[in-house]
Order: sequence, then structure tokens, then C-alpha cells
Amino acid sequence: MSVTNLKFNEKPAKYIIIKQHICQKIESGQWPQHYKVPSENELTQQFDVSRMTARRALQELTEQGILVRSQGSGTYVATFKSQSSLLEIRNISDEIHERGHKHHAKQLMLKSIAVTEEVAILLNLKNNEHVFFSQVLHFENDQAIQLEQRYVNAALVPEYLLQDFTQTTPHEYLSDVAPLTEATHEIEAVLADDEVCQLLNISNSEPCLQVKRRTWSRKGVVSLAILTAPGSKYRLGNHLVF
Amino acid sequence: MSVTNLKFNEKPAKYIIIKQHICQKIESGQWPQHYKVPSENELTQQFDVSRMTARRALQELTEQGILVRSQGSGTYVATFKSQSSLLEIRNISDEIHERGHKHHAKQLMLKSIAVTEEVAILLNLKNNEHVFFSQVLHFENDQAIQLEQRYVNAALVPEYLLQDFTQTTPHEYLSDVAPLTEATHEIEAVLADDEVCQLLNISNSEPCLQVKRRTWSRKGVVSLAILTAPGSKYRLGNHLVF
DNA sequence: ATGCAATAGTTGTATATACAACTATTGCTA
DNA sequence: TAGCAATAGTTGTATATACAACTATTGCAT
Repeated sequence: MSVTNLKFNEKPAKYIIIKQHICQKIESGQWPQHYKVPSENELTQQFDVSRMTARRALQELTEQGILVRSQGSGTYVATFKSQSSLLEIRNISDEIHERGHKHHAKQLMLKSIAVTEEVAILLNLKNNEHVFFSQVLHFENDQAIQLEQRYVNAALVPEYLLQDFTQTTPHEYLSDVAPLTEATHEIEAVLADDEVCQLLNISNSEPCLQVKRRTWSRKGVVSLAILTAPGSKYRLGNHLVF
Repeated sequence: MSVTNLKFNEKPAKYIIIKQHICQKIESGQWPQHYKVPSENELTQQFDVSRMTARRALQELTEQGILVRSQGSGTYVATFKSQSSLLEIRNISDEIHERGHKHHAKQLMLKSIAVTEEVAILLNLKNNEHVFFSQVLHFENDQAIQLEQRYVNAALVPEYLLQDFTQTTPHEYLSDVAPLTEATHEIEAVLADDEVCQLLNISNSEPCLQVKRRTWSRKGVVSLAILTAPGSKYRLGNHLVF
């Protein structure tokens, strides 16, 4: 959660000092997740700066994912501390689209099931609670290239919203009902199980990229999506190194 | 390269309009890479806004990686167009460190070799030109967990800088000589070849995450690093979904 | 107690201004 | 011609201000 961007022996700019102060509070644990940080006006007084300078500190930390701001309400410590941003990976469907390939998707099922132990942990549910489970198979030029398995927390999402996942990403169908605040992802190289191999028409020795995406609203974990894709290369972003 | 963040039928804010205008120029190809975009003052006049508003547009596009700014010189279209930021993956060494595991690394070699065809393409060299090649094996609690193979463009980096890669990332050893402006990454699931399997002490059926990182200076591609890691899970960042 | 209106507080957008820091060019001088 | 100084232009930091948009609370009226 480093903030400094300056040479030695130079006094950092005021907005940098405020950023460092806030980061220190968060790193030390004094300001936990969801803690309401001082408002722009309070920082203005504390650090004897103009509101625009205090604002700049809050805004940059928000862009870094460390804080979350809400107009009319305040600024809060984000649920997960930000991490150094070195790489980016883009939304897989976007990537396919913009490469000019012909993309379509087919929803194989949508039903209510009892969660497995692993899914229960990731969705923060008790064993055997029910979730909505859907499978969507994505095609590129009529070849299956990615399987999406989505588990949606039934307690947080009304059933009538759960219909067609072939075109929608979570924030598209949930934004009104339960605003998503964050998403976490885990990426891993795996060998798919037999069922997935069959759907994707690959052998069980072919390495696949697997992305587990969890989306959050303020009420808890809303959904878990497991994306499995063989052979794909993903071009990652191009942040400036410094 | 979408910019909009607003509801339908609402007039976007002025700084959003300027961002859209710039994005449109870049997307259409009218403003190619390294094109010098209008200065803050020029945008101020063109759009009849204050300098701070024009500045905000340029600054946000810079944070998105679409533009690059240089004090005293100007603002330029970045080398690679930015992509929608949905995921982040953090620097692998950082990740290991912060998990509290004991990490160390061993440099297996450093020598000058003729490039293979694939490396030549990625480094933008001709076949059989020479590069510096190093292999660094990373350990976590004395177990090999990642192999880093780095190819450095000899024409852009003086030899005396190439010594110990076990502790350094590219921008640490290159920042003075050839400022790195950008880094691109490709991520893939692979099966490692026999040599790599032996170094990492894994079987040749174990899927590995492989990240290819290319770093750039203004003079061209500086280095290619190929990171191969079996079994690892990488926690990805937590950008707000919206 | 419930519902609603007013209010205070917070973030969002926008302007105008000033000076500092840095870069690239111009033009002069040796 | 080569080197240096002055200069114009650009981005960086910082302040002061105004109003808009939104939220949460307070307090009143029913």
C-alpha cells in the first residue's frame, strides 16, 4: 500500500502526506474495514489545507481501491485492502468480442441446488443451503472455449432476476436490487474434471485457466462464478510501471 | 476504452465529454501511439472549460493507462491502448512475501545467447541476435515454486547492469539508464517442458500458470520475463465493479 | 408511533487564480 | 559552429469559492 512517488530528501507534496497518513492508519489496523474516514472538511482542518487538496488524497486512494466513497454519506475503508497494481486482465467476454471473433453463448441449465462444501465457504453460507446454479457455455466461431459456472446466493437475489446469464455480467442484472461494491478474483491453472472436459471437448490432460470471481454487495457475497478456459491466452493490461 | 459512468438521458459532466472526445480520437486511429494530444490550455479553449476541468480529463485517462504525461513536455497517447480494468494480479514476489512465507531465490545462470524465433518476435529482434539470458528459481519455505526466465535486450541495457536478478524487478535496475514506460503481460495455463519440470520438481502433467511479461522503454522492448509456477493460486485485485 | 419535511453534512462538478517545476526551443555570444 | 542563457510552453501543486446532488438524521405534525 505504498504511496510515495518521490525522490529522497524532498518534502512530499501535501496530498501525499495525507495519503500516507491514511494508509498508515489502515495498515496499523486503527481504521478497520468499513471504518468511516474523516470527511474532506475534517481533513481540511486537520492538515490545514484546502478542500481540493484533501479531496485529492481521498480520490486517489479511492482510485487505488483503498477507500470507497459515497456521495452524501462519506468515505470508508474498502473491504479489502488494495494491492499493488501491476497487471490487469480484462473481462473475458470483452476480450473475445474485440478480437473480432464471433461469440455466442448457451445457457445449459439454471436450477436451485444445495451447495457443496467448497461453494458454501466461498459464498459464506452454511452447508446444504440452497443457491441458484447456472452453467453457460461460451463459443468462439462455434467452438466451445469457456465454461462459466455461476452460483448465486438466493437470499440476496430475488428469483425473478435469474433468467438468462448468457449476455449479462453480475453488475448488469444486480445493480438496482443489490448494488455490487466489489469483486475478487482468484486465478489458477487446473486440469478440468471429466464433465467439464466433455462440455469443452478437450482431453483431461489439457491445462486450463480457471478464474473464480466472487461479487459482493454490502449484505455479503452475492455470487461465485467459476470460469474455465483451455488453451486461451489472455492479454493483460498495460499499467505504467512507474 | 469506455468512459461513461452515467445513467441514460443525463448529460454527462464536462470532463466526461472531454474524455470521450479523446477516446474517440484514439479509437478511430486519428491519434496514433505517441501522438501529442492537445495541452491543458488548448482543451480549455476548445471546450470552453477551466483548466482544472480539462486537466481532470487528461489525468483520469492517464491513470487508466490511455495517456502518458510528462511535465514540461506534454501529454501523449500511450504505447498500448488501455483495457477495461476488471481484474488485477499482483506482483508475484510481493504476494509471496506478504503471505508470510520465507522466500528466497537462486540465480541459476546469466549468459549471452542467440535468441530463438519466439523470443526474437517478442523482443522485436532479428533471428540469432544476442540477448542476455538469466534463470532465477524462487523458493517458498525451501520448496521451488516459480521459475523466472528473463531475456534482456543487449542493445538497450549495458552489460554491467546485468548481475543479480534474484532481488530485482526490471524497473529497479533499469530506471536510471532506460526509463521503463510500460509493461504488458500475457497469462496462460501450460504444461512445462522437461527441463522446467525438473527444476521445479514437478511432473510433466501438472498444469502451471505462465506469465510472460514484456517491459518497454521509449527505445523499444527491453526485456521478456517468463514466469512459470505450478499449482499456485493468485489472488487478484479488488477493483470496484462500478 | 408513523410518516413526512426540513436540515445538516458529505461528496460531485466547475471555475478562477497563482506560482513552482520541468522541457524544448530560440537566439545570442564566444 | 558550439555552448550557454533566456524564454515560451507544459504539467504539477495548491488555494478559495460556489453550487449541485445525494444521504442520513432530526424534529415536527398527524
